[in-house]
Amino acid sequence: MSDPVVLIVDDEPAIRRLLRTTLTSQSWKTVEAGTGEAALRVATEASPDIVLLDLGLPDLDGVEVLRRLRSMASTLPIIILSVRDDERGKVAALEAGADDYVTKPFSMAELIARLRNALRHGLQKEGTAPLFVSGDLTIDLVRRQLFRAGVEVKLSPREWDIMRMLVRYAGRVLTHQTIMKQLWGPTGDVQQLRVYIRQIRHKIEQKPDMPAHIITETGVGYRLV
Amino acid sequence: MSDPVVLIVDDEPAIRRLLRTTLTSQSWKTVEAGTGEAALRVATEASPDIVLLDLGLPDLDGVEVLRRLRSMASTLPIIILSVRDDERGKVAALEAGADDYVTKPFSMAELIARLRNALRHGLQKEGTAPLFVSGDLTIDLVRRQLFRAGVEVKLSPREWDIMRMLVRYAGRVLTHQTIMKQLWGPTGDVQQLRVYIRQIRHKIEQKPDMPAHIITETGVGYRLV
DNA sequence: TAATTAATTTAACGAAAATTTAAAATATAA
DNA sequence: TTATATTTTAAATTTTCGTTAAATTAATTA
Repeated sequence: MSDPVVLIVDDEPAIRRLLRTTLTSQSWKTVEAGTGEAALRVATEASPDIVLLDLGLPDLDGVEVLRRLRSMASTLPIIILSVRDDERGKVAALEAGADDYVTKPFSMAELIARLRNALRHGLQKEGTAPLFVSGDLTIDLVRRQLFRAGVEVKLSPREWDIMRMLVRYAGRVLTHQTIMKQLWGPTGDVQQLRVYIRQIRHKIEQKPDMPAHIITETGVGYRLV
Repeated sequence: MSDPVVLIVDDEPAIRRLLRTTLTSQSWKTVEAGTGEAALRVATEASPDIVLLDLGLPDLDGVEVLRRLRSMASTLPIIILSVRDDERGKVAALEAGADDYVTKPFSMAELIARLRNALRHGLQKEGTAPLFVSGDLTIDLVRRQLFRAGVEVKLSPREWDIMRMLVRYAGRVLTHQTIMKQLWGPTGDVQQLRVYIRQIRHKIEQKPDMPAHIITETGVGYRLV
């Protein structure tokens, strides 16, 4: 396996630098974020192997960041950094799905041990899930979950079937005929597909009447971008 | 690491005072409980680093307290205090997961040594806890125990089988098909599963009609969160 | 072994969710 | 423009779920 990537989320540059130096000396790679928003963005872009998350962030509540990270990538190991005696935060963090909790101040040796531990446990759980990511959309075919801006959106079975086909053909056009034959068999009316496309758009598009993800190719079919 | 917090559980105020004085003089912090119920409550609130537990408590059986503490925090070092020659209690305590056993009367020097030892070992063994924790739910697959708000809830064999599958797939959707094939084999009706899900929900959910843990994925299966 | 208790299965029914259908409104291409 | 394709809407239909209670089976105890 290549070197694990650690996402460091902390608003203090000094702490980020300290962590970066320590971790890179252990032949780990690091990506960093100073705010909760940035953390969510970087997490989707860089797909880190583990996250070090400081609870005291300026913009978003740390626990909220944790929750969204967790829902975006449910097996991603997340270790919380926080000041001692923040019992409320600790409980909330563990409930929201943190894998471990390290109180400041901490020794680097201890932190590295925790990282190794979480990484070992986290990685053996699940192989790398084939995630489809586009803009604020994240689709995990293995877990049968779809997230829009980090928030899970529920799809009915038919809606999922269609979405899955679109993801597998992402970028290419899926003809009506192909979809119909696959999901409805010989019987089945294209009109049914149209109704479902509308429903899906209303769930995943910001402006369902100006779809950015599911594009209509008139006379042919649909395309996912 | 900053000063360790020791939870003292003993129904005799005089003994608590003695221990408190001795331990604080060693720059340890203490929290105290005079009953089993209080011990469980304080343990969750103060999250001590180690527990000194007297087996002869007025309300709950000491071993029962030990068991619950252990299931709540599986790596928490617990040292049992008990009168000499209570061999039965000693065996039961060690089987229930005590880390050490000190008989009264004992010298303070001995106790401190035991504390230091347990603390050192406890901290290095770290995180080998196959516990599923979510909200007020704690599930110990190894011990086959489920706790809701610290109180054990008993499940029938079938209920356990289902719960275990859900825990192992926690976060992911378990399809009806998967569960049925695994637990009922080729014969078996999804309706049976539905009845069991209802029973489990009534045991573990606060509002069984608005389940927070076992989520229905209509047309697909169930998901544990 | 019989009696008792616990666990599991089965069946029925109303409620909720998903799917289909049909028709009107809008957009697109020739 | 005219014809065709698509979107939108709402209602009808079907499927799935949760719930309940009784029937059956298994386990325990006297």
